[in-house]
Amino acid sequence: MDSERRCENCIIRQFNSLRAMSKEELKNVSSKKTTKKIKKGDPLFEEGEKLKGVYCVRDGVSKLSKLSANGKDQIVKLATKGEVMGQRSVISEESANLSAVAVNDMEVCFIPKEAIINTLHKNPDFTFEVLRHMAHDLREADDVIVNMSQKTVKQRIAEAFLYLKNNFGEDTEGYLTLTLSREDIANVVGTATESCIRIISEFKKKGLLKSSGKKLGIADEKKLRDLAEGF
Amino acid sequence: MDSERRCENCIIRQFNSLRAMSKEELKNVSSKKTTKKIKKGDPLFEEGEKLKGVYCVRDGVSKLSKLSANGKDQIVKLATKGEVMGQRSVISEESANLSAVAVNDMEVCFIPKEAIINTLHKNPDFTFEVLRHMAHDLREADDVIVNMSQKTVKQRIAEAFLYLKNNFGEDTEGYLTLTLSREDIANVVGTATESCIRIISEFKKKGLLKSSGKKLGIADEKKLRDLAEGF
DNA sequence: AAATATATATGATAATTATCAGCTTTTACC
DNA sequence: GGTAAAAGCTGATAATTATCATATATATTT
Repeated sequence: MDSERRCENCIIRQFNSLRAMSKEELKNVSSKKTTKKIKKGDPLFEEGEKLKGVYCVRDGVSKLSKLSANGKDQIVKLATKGEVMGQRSVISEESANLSAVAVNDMEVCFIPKEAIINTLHKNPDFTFEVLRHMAHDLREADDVIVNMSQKTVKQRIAEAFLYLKNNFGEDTEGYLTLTLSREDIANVVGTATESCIRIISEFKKKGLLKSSGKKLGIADEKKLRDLAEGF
Repeated sequence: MDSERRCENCIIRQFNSLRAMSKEELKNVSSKKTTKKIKKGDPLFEEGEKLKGVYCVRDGVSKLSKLSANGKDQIVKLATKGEVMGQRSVISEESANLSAVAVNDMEVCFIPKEAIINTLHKNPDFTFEVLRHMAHDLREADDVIVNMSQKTVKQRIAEAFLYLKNNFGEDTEGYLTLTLSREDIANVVGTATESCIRIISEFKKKGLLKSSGKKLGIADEKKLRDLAEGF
């Protein structure tokens, strides 16, 4: 096993709660974890499933979504490099509330729940670190609730693009690194795919967004931000 | 100091994470806490404020809301007996993301953050218990996001009434124990007050809701549930 | 390279929801 | 108990958004 494959030496760990684990604990996690490659479009886990562990993202992006009664998927979160998925279900010992599907090719580490739960009961630093991350997620979720219920679809789409830029970056020509389908954007924003397409076209005409092939980019960040804020 | 005023003997504690504290820790909390009475309509804390501790609700209900850019309040959560408010801000050492206002007369215990943070770093059982609660809150928040973005205003209002019944109960005649103003209901659901009033009137005409004076009650739970689920 | 599927696009229309205005009832306060 | 203020209500209208239909472009498969 090459050294990069051992949790102790994994750089990604620095960005999540695993950095609060002791050397011993990490060695234990490392000995139990398995690395998986997930193809674009394939699921990591499904809503309702009992998770046997958590997934730590090494590379790629996953969408966490929930199927609503009207048959539409609502994307609640996009998880990227360094993020841990499935923690909540493991902690509360409930079945998963969301489905996780790979948005592009992914590499993830699967860590069996025993290795996590054990440490949660013994290492207060680790538990506190997980708690801090969850507190942050909860704050973000509250903000999303407010946006979803108080902003128009246009504002939410503008915000989504700003979010994509801030969280996944852009290339040298100013195009977003993460390319989502119009349908996925619609599912993040909670609107009909047609409405989403229409508004993106409008934004392009107005010079707020730009496109090249299937890539999309932000053309006028200030205007986009103003629109998102309601000016 | 009478015994009921000591955390060790407080029944309410059984419903929140403080039950995982040791006797010593509880005694410490008890010696540092203060009890406050909050009048209906008065704030406990405001969005943006740095909280010096958490509030444990002994009696009454508080609405946790955030002001959106368009000037409307979005109510994100209603906290009742046994719930602890302000934990998130204290844990992540950020200023409060939400404002807390008393919906009716309240009695709360204020626990300075030192007493909490200290225990969080020393007692893994307590930390884990707080974590479990937060995991639960996060799951609920995700569900709210899905409802907000995928359900119609009618469905969300139907859901709000079912929520009020399940969480705050009803009297012997089937009227809701917690009476919210139409404006507050609108702010929970994320709609205009007029729309909310109109739909409540419609629900009364259709026999889904009933009213007596300013009290509201559920008249046909099954139909209301079907409506909320989209049938 | 043709055939098929999938994603993007656009128009027409219907449904939902917000806004504005005016009105009545209830509540709070001097 | 009277008056002001807040809450509740209703109608008319405008704005937003969804839905359905259809067309075109792009990607995938054979």
